[in-house]
Amino acid sequence: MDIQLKRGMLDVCVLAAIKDGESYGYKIIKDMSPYITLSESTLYTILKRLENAQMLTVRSAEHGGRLRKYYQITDKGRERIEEFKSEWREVMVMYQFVTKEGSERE
Amino acid sequence: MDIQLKRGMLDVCVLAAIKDGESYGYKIIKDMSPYITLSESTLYTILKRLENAQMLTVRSAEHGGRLRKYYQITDKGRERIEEFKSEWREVMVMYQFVTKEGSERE
DNA sequence: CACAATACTTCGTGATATGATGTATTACAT
DNA sequence: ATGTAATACATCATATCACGAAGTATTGTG
Repeated sequence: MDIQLKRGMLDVCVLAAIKDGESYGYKIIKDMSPYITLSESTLYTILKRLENAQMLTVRSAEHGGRLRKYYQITDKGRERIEEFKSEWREVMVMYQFVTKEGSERE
Repeated sequence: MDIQLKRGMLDVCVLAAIKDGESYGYKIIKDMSPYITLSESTLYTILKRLENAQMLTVRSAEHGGRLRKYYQITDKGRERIEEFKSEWREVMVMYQFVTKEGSERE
């Protein structure tokens, strides 16, 4: 799908992917893949951005000899999801503007 | 609203604004303003982009001593709107991913 | 005469999705 | 044992794009 259309949704999708319990990069991609495809480079960029914005916290833990980074959503991250839901109303206004039939000539 | 969320919709909104008859820059902004706010610089950038993509054509005409550029949608532009509508299904999948309640723990 | 409204243009900036590429380990098939 | 896929994370360069700022020029209007 169109890259531009995904923008603004990806961050929130990642937050949504960890909102029911901590997860790690690779698993997030797998969990999301039936719904949203995003590359690894994109995901780790987003995770870094969300960390800087304090919407999630990270802890490193050993797992099977390998080091994994587990991400937990913060209150600020949950607020972001709620904010997104309000903004969605405006998105729908735009969508309706596009799809509405021009019944009469202006 | 969040800039990123608008991306991918603005182009189609502009196409939608001229789909029922030709219009010009200033009028497009006024027509859209109740639904979508976008600055002049953004609009003219978009119009140029859509022209390059052959989704609209332009004709210059004098109007009250001033030169106006009138934009008409092309078949390709209408196709773009239809394409957007199909892509919207994927957008809704993303939206539902964000808003769905985590009823059970994974 | 000053100022708002109309109408279009150009430039620089910041945000950001992605491919390419790299590192390192584990699991599995040949 | 050897190669290959899967797991897991990171960095860099690139292209796209919305926007503010600033500019040009004309037509009303107080």
